[in-house]
Amino acid sequence: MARLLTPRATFVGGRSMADAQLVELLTAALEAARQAGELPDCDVEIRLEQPPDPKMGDFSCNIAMVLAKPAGRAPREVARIILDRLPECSVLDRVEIAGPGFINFHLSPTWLQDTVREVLVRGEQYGHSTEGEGRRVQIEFISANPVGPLHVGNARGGPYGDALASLLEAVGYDVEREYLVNDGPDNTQFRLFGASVQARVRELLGLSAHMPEDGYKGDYVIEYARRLIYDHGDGLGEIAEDEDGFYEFAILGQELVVAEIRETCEMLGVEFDVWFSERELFERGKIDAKIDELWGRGVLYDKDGALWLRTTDYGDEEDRVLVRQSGAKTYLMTDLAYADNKFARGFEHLIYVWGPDHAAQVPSVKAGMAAAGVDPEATEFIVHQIVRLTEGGEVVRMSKRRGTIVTLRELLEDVGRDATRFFLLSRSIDSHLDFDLELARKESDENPVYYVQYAHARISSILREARGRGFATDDLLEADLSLLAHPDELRLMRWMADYPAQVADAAEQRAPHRPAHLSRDLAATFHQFYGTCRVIDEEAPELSRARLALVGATGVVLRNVLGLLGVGAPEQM
RNA sequence: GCGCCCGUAGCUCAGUGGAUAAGAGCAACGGACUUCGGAUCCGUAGGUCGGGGGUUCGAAUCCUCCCGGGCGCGCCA
Repeated sequence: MARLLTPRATFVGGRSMADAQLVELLTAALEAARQAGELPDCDVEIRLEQPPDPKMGDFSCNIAMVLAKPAGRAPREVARIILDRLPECSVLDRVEIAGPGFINFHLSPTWLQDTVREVLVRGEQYGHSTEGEGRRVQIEFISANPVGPLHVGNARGGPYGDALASLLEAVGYDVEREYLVNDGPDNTQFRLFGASVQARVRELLGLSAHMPEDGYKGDYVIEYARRLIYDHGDGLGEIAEDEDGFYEFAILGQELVVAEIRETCEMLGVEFDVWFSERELFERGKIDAKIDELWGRGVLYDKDGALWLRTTDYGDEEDRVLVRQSGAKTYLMTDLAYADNKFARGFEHLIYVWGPDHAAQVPSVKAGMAAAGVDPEATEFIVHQIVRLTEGGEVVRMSKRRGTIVTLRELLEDVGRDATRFFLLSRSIDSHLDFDLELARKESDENPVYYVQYAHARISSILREARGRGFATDDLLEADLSLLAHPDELRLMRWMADYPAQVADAAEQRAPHRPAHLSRDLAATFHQFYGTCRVIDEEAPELSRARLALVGATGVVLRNVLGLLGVGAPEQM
């Protein structure tokens, strides 16, 4: 997978202020040690993390262990060298060497309290960074063939692509979401769909009909046929039953299909910036132009009446056909022309999110792009694994006939947008996903999405209650945050301080399931705080104000993390 | 046959080469409300990280072989 992001050491925006400060201190110490000849001159990534136990400090760095080998010294010895060169800093309470060679930083409590302030000031921008420097990235996802409604099988790519786009936006990229409508004249499946629609239309008109052997025989095609007759009249029966006729019907049907898909995406909360028509590539002559260019590169040859691309020269197992004997172009051909079009629109990096059924074509598309002169680093292919629906531990076979869920729309109508998105996003994209319908329907503590949303509703409720009892909630920044010293308060603040780094990591790893886990974790941390720390207490107004600031900040971060997922943060439930 | 993905607690899954301590949720068991939302919290129990070998100061994580499961392998997309 191409590395889009630079190493974290060079990047400050995604860190809390304390985190960034420590990196500066460490960089200075390393530099000093190098100049003194105590450490070798080599590139290292300074990475700070939270130790497993707060007693070990607020931040921990493994740099001494990383440098042990090149320095030819024991890790703890390296740590000592770095420590001796570490500049003085007011934020540092104490620094110690621990375990095999970790450098642990204990910070003065004010830095955590500053985090609360930072969250309140930055609001929905908290956790965001500028590392992407506005570079233009495009994510193409779902892009199901326009031959029927979106299926549960396509469902995973939607929330994934959308949430990944949000993550990349959060770290400063300029991201566009795109859906490719495969309505090209040479798309065999699309023509087959057209022939199927025509057969249904003719049946309804009482004419002779020829449903193709491997045609689209689902009932929904009959619905399309009915709509088309209603919209266009009996004249549809006069369209010839030949290739041109099939395509004509495909285009007619496609308008209905795409409208339906758009509606489903809207229900899912996915908004595409561009719906790109493959047909336009053909109509604007982009395909033929691409073929000419490839001839010029010397990567094409004719064989068996077809036109082949020498992908084997670029790592593929066998050469691939670009133009079939019939003269029709293959998907690879249009993919290459389409990629040109994307780069011409100014994107520096292209991300393709594909279903598991497309996994096998990744190597040939990569090789094809290399043959066409595309920088391999500029494209990235992410293949997600399948989704199974389960209910009460049993796998639900998706079947129209049995009345079980088939379409994404039905799933959304059953469990709602928030549960659909949260469940689909909560697993690593590399893993198969079992979607437990029964659990997703539950409005109880067993359902993780309600657990997280409940935390937000509770926060809203506390703030409402506080206002009702005469506390102002619009001047939280003026609270005396130094009063926040309870272990559960510190834990909550520490969690929020780490959040920007977590977002940066999730974006770098293309892992929207991490914010899903983070949201659960933040909710739990908050609930725990709530259990031990009474927020509203008229007897202690100053402490109440400080805690209201902490609660408000938690609400901000919870909204932000749910925002990455596209899951709602309700004020009440 | 070849390729990709997975195998971690009863179930569903996190885990980015690091800490005498492999984590969540659900399920099970035992506790906690005169007060801010109990859709909550606290605790107990539950593991040969599929198995063998290797690399490393250090491996659930990297390499390799084997076992088990999923998906894919068209001049369809």
